[in-house]
Amino acid sequence: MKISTKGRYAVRVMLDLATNNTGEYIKVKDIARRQEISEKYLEQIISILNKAGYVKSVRGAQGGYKIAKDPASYTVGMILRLTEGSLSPVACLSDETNECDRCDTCETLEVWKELETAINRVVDGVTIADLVEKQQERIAGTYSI
Amino acid sequence: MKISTKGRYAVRVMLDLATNNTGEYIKVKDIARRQEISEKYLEQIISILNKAGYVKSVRGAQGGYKIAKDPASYTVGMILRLTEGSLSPVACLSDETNECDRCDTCETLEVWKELETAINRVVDGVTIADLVEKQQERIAGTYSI
DNA sequence: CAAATTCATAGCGATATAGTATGATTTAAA
DNA sequence: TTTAAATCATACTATATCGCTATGAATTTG
Repeated sequence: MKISTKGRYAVRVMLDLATNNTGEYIKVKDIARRQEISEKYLEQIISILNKAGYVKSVRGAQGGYKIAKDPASYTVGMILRLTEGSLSPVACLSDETNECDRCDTCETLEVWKELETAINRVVDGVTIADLVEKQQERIAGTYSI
Repeated sequence: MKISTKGRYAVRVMLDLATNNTGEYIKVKDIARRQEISEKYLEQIISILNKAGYVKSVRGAQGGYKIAKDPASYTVGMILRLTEGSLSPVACLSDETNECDRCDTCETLEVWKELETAINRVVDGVTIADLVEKQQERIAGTYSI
Protein backbone atom coordinates (compact mmCIF):
# COMPACT_ATOMS: atom_id res chain seq x y z
CA MET A 1 0.00 0.00 0.00
CA LYS A 2 2.77 2.43 -0.81
CA ILE A 3 2.90 5.21 -3.34
CA SER A 4 6.14 4.83 -5.24
CA THR A 5 8.79 7.50 -5.67
CA LYS A 6 7.61 7.94 -9.24
CA GLY A 7 4.25 9.24 -8.11
CA ARG A 8 5.56 11.24 -5.19
CA TYR A 9 8.34 12.80 -7.25
CA ALA A 10 5.86 13.69 -9.99
CA VAL A 11 3.77 15.65 -7.51
CA ARG A 12 6.87 17.43 -6.25
CA VAL A 13 7.92 18.25 -9.80
CA MET A 14 4.56 19.82 -10.54
CA LEU A 15 4.72 21.75 -7.28
CA ASP A 16 8.26 22.89 -8.08
CA LEU A 17 7.25 24.04 -11.54
CA ALA A 18 4.26 25.90 -10.11
CA THR A 19 6.27 27.51 -7.33
CA ASN A 20 9.13 28.60 -9.56
CA ASN A 21 7.05 29.57 -12.54
CA THR A 22 8.14 32.89 -14.01
CA GLY A 23 7.07 32.14 -17.57
CA GLU A 24 10.60 30.98 -18.35
CA TYR A 25 11.36 27.34 -19.03
CA ILE A 26 12.88 25.52 -16.09
CA LYS A 27 15.69 23.00 -16.49
CA VAL A 28 15.51 19.48 -15.07
CA LYS A 29 18.87 20.16 -13.49
CA ASP A 30 17.39 22.96 -11.39
CA ILE A 31 14.38 20.93 -10.30
CA ALA A 32 16.64 18.02 -9.43
CA ARG A 33 18.87 20.23 -7.31
CA ARG A 34 15.98 21.85 -5.44
CA GLN A 35 14.11 18.59 -4.91
CA GLU A 36 17.22 16.49 -4.28
CA ILE A 37 16.21 13.93 -6.88
CA SER A 38 18.49 12.22 -9.41
CA GLU A 39 18.51 14.20 -12.66
CA LYS A 40 18.22 11.19 -14.90
CA TYR A 41 15.41 9.64 -12.92
CA LEU A 42 13.62 12.97 -12.93
CA GLU A 43 13.91 13.15 -16.70
CA GLN A 44 11.93 9.93 -16.97
CA ILE A 45 9.25 11.14 -14.63
CA ILE A 46 8.85 14.55 -16.22
CA SER A 47 8.68 12.84 -19.59
CA ILE A 48 5.45 11.17 -18.43
CA LEU A 49 4.06 14.53 -17.38
CA ASN A 50 5.12 15.96 -20.73
CA LYS A 51 3.44 13.25 -22.80
CA ALA A 52 0.25 13.80 -20.85
CA GLY A 53 0.44 17.52 -21.58
CA TYR A 54 0.72 18.48 -17.91
CA VAL A 55 3.95 20.33 -18.69
CA LYS A 56 5.29 21.98 -21.83
CA SER A 57 8.85 21.48 -22.98
CA VAL A 58 11.42 23.24 -25.12
CA ARG A 59 14.42 21.24 -26.29
CA GLY A 60 17.99 22.31 -26.74
CA ALA A 61 20.14 24.81 -24.92
CA GLN A 62 18.13 27.17 -22.70
CA GLY A 63 15.31 24.70 -23.01
CA GLY A 64 13.35 23.21 -20.15
CA TYR A 65 9.86 22.69 -18.84
CA LYS A 66 7.01 24.72 -17.51
CA ILE A 67 3.63 23.84 -16.09
CA ALA A 68 1.09 23.81 -18.90
CA LYS A 69 -2.03 25.12 -17.18
CA ASP A 70 -3.16 26.81 -13.97
CA PRO A 71 -1.87 24.88 -10.92
CA ALA A 72 -5.45 24.80 -9.64
CA SER A 73 -6.38 22.56 -12.55
CA TYR A 74 -4.10 19.72 -11.45
CA THR A 75 -5.14 17.55 -8.54
CA VAL A 76 -2.71 15.29 -6.74
CA GLY A 77 -4.98 12.45 -7.82
CA MET A 78 -4.56 13.24 -11.51
CA ILE A 79 -0.80 13.21 -11.18
CA LEU A 80 -0.72 10.02 -9.13
CA ARG A 81 -3.06 8.14 -11.44
CA LEU A 82 -1.00 9.27 -14.41
CA THR A 83 2.30 8.09 -12.99
CA GLU A 84 1.24 5.21 -10.73
CA GLY A 85 -1.74 3.91 -12.63
CA SER A 86 -5.04 3.23 -10.89
CA LEU A 87 -5.12 3.95 -7.18
CA SER A 88 -7.58 1.15 -6.52
CA PRO A 89 -6.28 -1.14 -3.77
CA VAL A 90 -7.08 -4.34 -5.65
CA ALA A 91 -6.54 -5.29 -9.28
CA CYS A 92 -10.08 -6.52 -9.87
CA LEU A 93 -11.33 -2.95 -9.46
CA SER A 94 -8.77 -1.29 -11.69
CA ASP A 95 -8.83 -3.63 -14.62
CA GLU A 96 -11.70 -5.68 -16.09
CA THR A 97 -9.25 -8.33 -17.23
CA ASN A 98 -8.39 -8.93 -13.58
CA GLU A 99 -11.92 -9.62 -12.48
CA CYS A 100 -11.94 -12.87 -10.62
CA ASP A 101 -14.85 -15.28 -10.83
CA ARG A 102 -15.66 -14.75 -7.17
CA CYS A 103 -16.71 -11.13 -7.63
CA ASP A 104 -20.40 -11.96 -7.29
CA THR A 105 -19.97 -13.45 -3.86
CA CYS A 106 -16.95 -11.49 -2.68
CA GLU A 107 -17.92 -9.65 0.51
CA THR A 108 -14.56 -7.95 0.73
CA LEU A 109 -14.95 -6.30 -2.67
CA GLU A 110 -17.33 -3.80 -1.12
CA VAL A 111 -14.63 -2.79 1.37
CA TRP A 112 -12.08 -2.29 -1.39
CA LYS A 113 -14.57 -0.15 -3.29
CA GLU A 114 -15.11 2.07 -0.27
CA LEU A 115 -11.36 2.28 0.16
CA GLU A 116 -10.86 3.32 -3.43
CA THR A 117 -13.51 6.00 -3.09
CA ALA A 118 -11.94 7.33 0.10
CA ILE A 119 -8.48 7.41 -1.47
CA ASN A 120 -9.68 9.23 -4.56
CA ARG A 121 -11.65 11.70 -2.48
CA VAL A 122 -8.52 12.74 -0.61
CA VAL A 123 -6.13 12.97 -3.54
CA ASP A 124 -8.66 14.68 -5.78
CA GLY A 125 -9.42 17.20 -3.09
CA VAL A 126 -5.96 18.71 -3.22
CA THR A 127 -4.62 20.70 -6.15
CA ILE A 128 -1.11 21.87 -6.89
CA ALA A 129 -2.37 25.39 -6.22
CA ASP A 130 -3.36 24.29 -2.71
CA LEU A 131 0.16 23.04 -2.11
CA VAL A 132 1.68 26.26 -3.40
CA GLU A 133 -0.55 28.20 -1.05
CA LYS A 134 0.39 26.11 1.96
CA GLN A 135 4.02 26.55 1.11
CA GLN A 136 3.66 30.33 0.99
CA GLU A 137 1.78 30.34 4.29
CA ARG A 138 4.60 28.42 5.84
CA ILE A 139 7.21 30.83 4.53
CA ALA A 140 5.16 33.80 5.78
CA GLY A 141 4.95 32.12 9.19
CA THR A 142 8.68 31.59 9.26
CA TYR A 143 9.39 35.26 8.61
CA SER A 144 7.02 36.49 11.32
CA ILE A 145 8.82 34.52 14.03
CA MET B 1 -0.98 1.24 -3.97
CA LYS B 2 -2.15 -2.35 -3.94
CA ILE B 3 -3.05 -4.58 -1.03
CA SER B 4 -1.20 -7.85 -1.53
CA THR B 5 -2.78 -11.28 -1.60
CA LYS B 6 -1.40 -11.91 1.87
CA GLY B 7 -3.58 -9.21 3.35
CA ARG B 8 -6.62 -9.96 1.25
CA TYR B 9 -6.40 -13.68 1.88
CA ALA B 10 -6.02 -13.07 5.61
CA VAL B 11 -9.30 -11.16 5.65
CA ARG B 12 -10.99 -13.96 3.73
CA VAL B 13 -9.60 -16.55 6.13
CA MET B 14 -11.01 -14.70 9.11
CA LEU B 15 -14.34 -14.33 7.33
CA ASP B 16 -14.33 -18.02 6.45
CA LEU B 17 -13.58 -19.02 10.04
CA ALA B 18 -16.34 -16.75 11.30
CA THR B 19 -18.87 -17.95 8.75
CA ASN B 20 -18.14 -21.62 9.29
CA ASN B 21 -17.67 -21.48 13.02
CA THR B 22 -19.46 -24.28 14.80
CA GLY B 23 -17.11 -24.52 17.74
CA GLU B 24 -15.17 -27.27 15.96
CA TYR B 25 -11.68 -26.69 14.65
CA ILE B 26 -11.53 -26.05 10.93
CA LYS B 27 -8.80 -27.50 8.72
CA VAL B 28 -6.66 -25.37 6.42
CA LYS B 29 -7.59 -27.81 3.67
CA ASP B 30 -11.26 -26.90 3.99
CA ILE B 31 -10.62 -23.17 4.03
CA ALA B 32 -8.32 -23.52 1.03
CA ARG B 33 -10.96 -25.41 -0.91
CA ARG B 34 -13.73 -22.96 -0.11
CA GLN B 35 -11.58 -19.89 -0.74
CA GLU B 36 -9.71 -21.38 -3.71
CA ILE B 37 -6.34 -20.51 -2.23
CA SER B 38 -3.22 -22.69 -2.21
CA GLU B 39 -3.11 -24.79 0.96
CA LYS B 40 0.54 -24.22 1.63
CA TYR B 41 0.35 -20.49 1.08
CA LEU B 42 -2.68 -20.36 3.34
CA GLU B 43 -0.75 -22.14 6.07
CA GLN B 44 1.78 -19.32 6.09
CA ILE B 45 -0.90 -16.67 6.26
CA ILE B 46 -2.94 -18.34 8.97
CA SER B 47 0.27 -18.82 10.93
CA ILE B 48 0.56 -15.02 11.17
CA LEU B 49 -3.00 -14.81 12.43
CA ASN B 50 -2.25 -17.58 14.91
CA LYS B 51 0.87 -15.93 16.32
CA ALA B 52 -1.10 -12.74 16.79
CA GLY B 53 -3.78 -14.68 18.66
CA TYR B 54 -6.51 -13.87 16.16
CA VAL B 55 -7.15 -17.59 15.73
CA LYS B 56 -6.62 -20.59 17.97
CA SER B 57 -5.06 -23.79 16.70
CA VAL B 58 -4.99 -27.46 17.60
CA ARG B 59 -2.28 -29.61 16.09
CA GLY B 60 -2.41 -33.18 14.95
CA ALA B 61 -5.16 -35.24 13.38
CA GLN B 62 -8.60 -33.64 13.71
CA GLY B 63 -6.80 -30.42 14.47
CA GLY B 64 -7.37 -27.09 12.82
CA TYR B 65 -8.16 -23.48 13.54
CA LYS B 66 -10.98 -21.43 14.86
CA ILE B 67 -11.51 -17.72 15.32
CA ALA B 68 -10.35 -16.70 18.78
CA LYS B 69 -12.83 -13.98 19.69
CA ASP B 70 -16.11 -12.48 18.55
CA PRO B 71 -15.96 -11.58 14.83
CA ALA B 72 -17.11 -8.09 15.79
CA SER B 73 -13.83 -7.55 17.59
CA TYR B 74 -11.73 -7.85 14.44
CA THR B 75 -11.65 -4.98 11.99
CA VAL B 76 -10.39 -5.37 8.46
CA GLY B 77 -7.79 -2.76 9.40
CA MET B 78 -6.38 -4.87 12.22
CA ILE B 79 -5.98 -7.84 9.92
CA LEU B 80 -4.44 -5.81 7.11
CA ARG B 81 -1.98 -4.02 9.37
CA LEU B 82 -0.99 -7.34 10.92
CA THR B 83 -0.29 -9.02 7.61
CA GLU B 84 0.72 -6.10 5.38
CA GLY B 85 2.35 -3.85 7.90
CA SER B 86 1.49 -0.16 8.12
CA LEU B 87 -1.14 1.05 5.68
CA SER B 88 0.44 4.49 5.43
CA PRO B 89 1.04 5.41 1.79
CA VAL B 90 4.59 6.64 2.38
CA ALA B 91 7.43 5.17 4.41
CA CYS B 92 8.22 8.37 6.30
CA LEU B 93 4.86 8.10 8.07
CA SER B 94 5.06 4.43 8.96
CA ASP B 95 8.56 4.30 10.29
CA GLU B 96 10.61 6.93 12.12
CA THR B 97 13.79 5.54 10.64
CA ASN B 98 12.47 6.46 7.22
CA GLU B 99 11.92 10.10 8.04
CA CYS B 100 13.59 12.17 5.40
CA ASP B 101 15.26 15.46 6.19
CA ARG B 102 12.73 17.35 4.10
CA CYS B 103 9.83 16.58 6.42
CA ASP B 104 9.77 20.10 7.84
CA THR B 105 9.23 21.69 4.46
CA CYS B 106 7.43 18.84 2.72
CA GLU B 107 4.03 20.17 1.59
CA THR B 108 2.99 16.78 0.27
CA LEU B 109 3.40 15.11 3.65
CA GLU B 110 0.13 16.67 4.76
CA VAL B 111 -1.64 15.00 1.85
CA TRP B 112 -0.18 11.61 2.72
CA LYS B 113 -1.28 12.06 6.32
CA GLU B 114 -4.83 12.79 5.22
CA LEU B 115 -4.68 9.77 2.95
CA GLU B 116 -3.51 7.53 5.76
CA THR B 117 -6.32 8.76 7.99
CA ALA B 118 -8.91 8.16 5.28
CA ILE B 119 -7.60 4.66 4.61
CA ASN B 120 -7.61 3.70 8.27
CA ARG B 121 -11.09 5.14 8.74
CA VAL B 122 -12.47 2.86 6.06
CA VAL B 123 -10.72 -0.35 7.03
CA ASP B 124 -11.28 0.16 10.74
CA GLY B 125 -14.95 0.83 10.12
CA VAL B 126 -15.61 -2.69 8.92
CA THR B 127 -15.48 -5.75 11.15
CA ILE B 128 -15.53 -9.41 10.26
CA ALA B 129 -19.01 -9.53 11.81
CA ASP B 130 -20.13 -6.89 9.30
CA LEU B 131 -18.88 -9.06 6.45
CA VAL B 132 -20.63 -12.12 7.83
CA GLU B 133 -23.84 -10.13 8.06
CA LYS B 134 -23.59 -8.90 4.47
CA GLN B 135 -22.96 -12.42 3.32
CA GLN B 136 -26.07 -13.67 5.06
CA GLU B 137 -28.15 -10.85 3.65
CA ARG B 138 -26.99 -11.80 0.21
CA ILE B 139 -27.88 -15.44 0.72
CA ALA B 140 -31.32 -14.46 2.06
CA GLY B 141 -31.81 -12.29 -1.01
CA THR B 142 -30.87 -15.15 -3.29
CA TYR B 143 -33.44 -17.47 -1.75
CA SER B 144 -36.28 -14.95 -1.98
CA ILE B 145 -35.88 -14.55 -5.75
C1' DC C 1 30.62 24.21 -34.77
C1' DA C 2 30.22 23.50 -29.59
C1' DA C 3 27.71 23.35 -25.62
C1' DA C 4 23.51 22.60 -23.35
C1' DT C 5 19.50 20.67 -23.10
C1' DT C 6 15.47 17.34 -23.91
C1' DC C 7 14.26 12.72 -25.51
C1' DA C 8 14.55 7.59 -25.88
C1' DT C 9 15.76 3.27 -24.40
C1' DA C 10 18.49 -0.35 -22.31
C1' DG C 11 20.37 -2.31 -18.32
C1' DC C 12 20.92 -3.51 -13.40
C1' DG C 13 21.02 -4.58 -8.44
C1' DA C 14 17.95 -4.95 -4.72
C1' DT C 15 13.64 -6.10 -2.89
C1' DA C 16 8.95 -7.86 -2.75
C1' DT C 17 5.38 -11.02 -4.36
C1' DA C 18 3.18 -15.25 -4.59
C1' DG C 19 3.77 -18.97 -4.19
C1' DT C 20 6.34 -24.51 -3.87
C1' DA C 21 8.87 -27.94 -1.56
C1' DT C 22 10.52 -30.45 2.17
C1' DG C 23 10.17 -32.16 6.32
C1' DA C 24 9.63 -31.96 11.44
C1' DT C 25 6.22 -32.15 15.16
C1' DT C 26 1.96 -33.24 17.30
C1' DT C 27 -2.36 -35.62 17.99
C1' DA C 28 -6.32 -38.79 17.34
C1' DA C 29 -7.80 -42.93 15.91
C1' DA C 30 -7.20 -47.69 14.35
C1' DT D 1 1.71 -48.82 19.11
C1' DT D 2 1.59 -47.75 14.69
C1' DT D 3 -0.37 -44.81 11.18
C1' DA D 4 -2.56 -41.12 9.18
C1' DA D 5 -3.72 -36.42 9.42
C1' DA D 6 -2.96 -32.26 10.63
C1' DT D 7 -0.16 -27.99 12.19
C1' DC D 8 4.36 -25.78 12.27
C1' DA D 9 8.83 -24.22 10.41
C1' DT D 10 11.87 -22.98 7.01
C1' DA D 11 14.15 -22.86 2.62
C1' DC D 12 13.77 -22.22 -2.07
C1' DT D 13 12.17 -20.17 -6.62
C1' DA D 14 10.37 -17.68 -10.48
C1' DT D 15 8.66 -13.39 -11.68
C1' DA D 16 7.90 -8.69 -11.36
C1' DT D 17 8.62 -4.10 -9.63
C1' DC D 18 11.45 -0.34 -7.85
C1' DG D 19 14.67 3.03 -8.13
C1' DC D 20 17.64 4.20 -10.28
C1' DT D 21 22.25 4.51 -13.85
C1' DA D 22 24.19 4.55 -18.53
C1' DT D 23 24.45 5.53 -23.19
C1' DG D 24 23.53 8.11 -26.77
C1' DA D 25 20.51 10.48 -30.24
C1' DA D 26 18.04 14.74 -31.44
C1' DT D 27 17.42 19.57 -30.95
C1' DT D 28 18.34 24.34 -30.03
C1' DT D 29 21.11 28.46 -28.78
C1' DG D 30 25.22 31.11 -28.90
